[in-house]
Amino acid sequence: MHDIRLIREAPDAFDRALARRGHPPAAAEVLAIDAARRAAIQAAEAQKAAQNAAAKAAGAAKAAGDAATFERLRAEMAAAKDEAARLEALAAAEDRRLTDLLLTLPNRPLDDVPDGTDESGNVELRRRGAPRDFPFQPREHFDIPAARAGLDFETAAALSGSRFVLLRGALARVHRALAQFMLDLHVTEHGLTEVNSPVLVRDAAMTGTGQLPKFAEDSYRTEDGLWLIPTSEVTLTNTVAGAILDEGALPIRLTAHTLCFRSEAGSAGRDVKGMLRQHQFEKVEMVSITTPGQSRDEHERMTRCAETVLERLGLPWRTMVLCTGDMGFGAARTHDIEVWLPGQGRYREISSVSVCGDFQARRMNARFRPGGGGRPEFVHTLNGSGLAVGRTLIAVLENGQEADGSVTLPEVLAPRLGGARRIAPDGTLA
RNA sequence: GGAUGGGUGGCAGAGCGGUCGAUUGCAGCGGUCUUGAAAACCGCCGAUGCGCAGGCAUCCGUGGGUUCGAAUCCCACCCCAUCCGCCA
Repeated sequence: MHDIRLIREAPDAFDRALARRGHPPAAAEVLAIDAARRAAIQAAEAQKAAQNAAAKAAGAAKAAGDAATFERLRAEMAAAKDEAARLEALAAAEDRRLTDLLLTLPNRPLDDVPDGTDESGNVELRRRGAPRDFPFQPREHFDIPAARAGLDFETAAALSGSRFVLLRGALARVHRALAQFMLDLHVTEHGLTEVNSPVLVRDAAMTGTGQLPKFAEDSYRTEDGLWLIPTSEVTLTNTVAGAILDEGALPIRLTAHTLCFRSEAGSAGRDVKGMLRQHQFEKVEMVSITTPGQSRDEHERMTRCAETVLERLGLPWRTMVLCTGDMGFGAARTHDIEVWLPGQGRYREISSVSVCGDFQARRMNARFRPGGGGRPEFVHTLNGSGLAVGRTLIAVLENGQEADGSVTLPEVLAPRLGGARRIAPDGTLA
C-alpha cells in the first residue's frame, strides 16, 4: 500500500511510476477521494468538538442544579451528536474508499529498474556455469529414461486432475534431498532461521503480502474461508504483521520449506507437459525483514543465497533484473534467477528475489522503533525463492542426463542419498 | 462440536460509570553519581488522523446500543487461551 502523503506531495511522479509498469494513472482519483475524505474528517471533528463542549457544559449545569440550562444544552448536544454521527459515517466511507483503491495499486519500481513492457525488457545481471556440451540431443525431464519411472502424471491426474504429479522412488527421494540440502545451506551457512509454518491462512495474511484483494482467483480458498498459501512468503512475512520491532533485532532472516498452491488461472496451455508448472509444489523460501537502510544490500545478499544453491548443485544459471513491465504486484525491484534447461535449450525461472520496500509493511502494519528512540517506522520486506524444489529437480535431471538414459546427480546430494551418484536408466538409485 | 475464561500502551499488568488516554513494573531515552560500567536516584516516554501552526479529533479486539457522560453497563461479531469430546 502507498503512503498517501507521497501521492499528495508528488502526484505526477506517482503516476509516472505507475506508467512505467504499464498501469494507468491513479493519482487524480486518489487525491479526489483523499480531498473528500479530509473534508469529511474536518467537518466531523468540528461537529464532534461542539458535541463534546455541549456535553461538558450540560454536565456542569446538571451538577449546578440548573435544570433549564441543562435541558437546553442537552438538546444542543443531541443535535450535534446526530450531525457528528452522520459526518463520521461519511468520513469513514471515504476513508474506506481510499484504502480500497490504494490496496489495488501496485508498488512503485525503484529508479534503477529497467523500463520495459514484458520479459523481453529484462536485463541480465550476471551468469555463471557453462551449459554442458551434450554429444546427443538432450531430452526434457519427462522424456529422460531415468526419470520416467518416477514421474507418474497418470496417477496424479486420476487423484487430482491436471497439473499434478506423483513422484515415486528415486525421484521422490532426490526431491526430498534437494529441499533439505537447500534448507540446511541457508540455515548453517547463510544464517537464516528455519521456520515450519502453516499453509492455511486468513484473509489478513493474504492481504498483507498483496495476494488480496486483487489476485483472489490465483489462490485456493477452503470452504471455511482460509487460503492455501501460494508461497510461504505469505506466512514468513506476516510473522511481523502488527509488530513494533526493536531496530537491533533487524535484519530478521527466515527460511521455510513448504507446499505452495496456485490455481494457475490464466496459464492454460502454458508448460502443460512435465512438472514445470503445477497446482501444488514445494519451495524453500527466504524472507528478510530489514530497516529501510538495509534493504538494498539485503536484496543482493538474498540473491546470492539463491545463486549459491545452484552453484553447489553445479547448475548453470543467469540472473536477470526484471523490467518494470514484468515485475510482480508488490515488488520494487526483482531479480529472477534462471537455470539452464538443456532439454528446452533455454533458461527458465527457478527463483524470484524481490525487495518490496515498505509496500507490504504498510499493508500489515509492521514497524520498528529506531535505536535512539522515537517514532516507529515501517520496516522493509524482502522475499525470494531459495529455490523452487520441483523446478530444481527438473534442472538436475536435464543437466545430468547421459546418453545411456541415466542421470548423474550433483555430488552434494550424495550424503542424503546413501552415497548414490546417479539414477540408472531403469529409475533406481545407483 | 460442547463448556469456561479472556482481549487495555513495546512487554507485563491495574482500572469495572465522570476526577482515565488511562495506576504501576519492566524496557527505552535524557541526566546525577562514577575513571568507565553496573547499581541507586531524578526526569522524560503510547499510537493514528486532521491542521502551516497553536492545537483539535480518534483509539482500551470490532461494530452497534444504554447514558448528560462508557475502558468500565447491554447486545452481536471477531480473535485468543483452557477444559471436555473427536482425532494425526
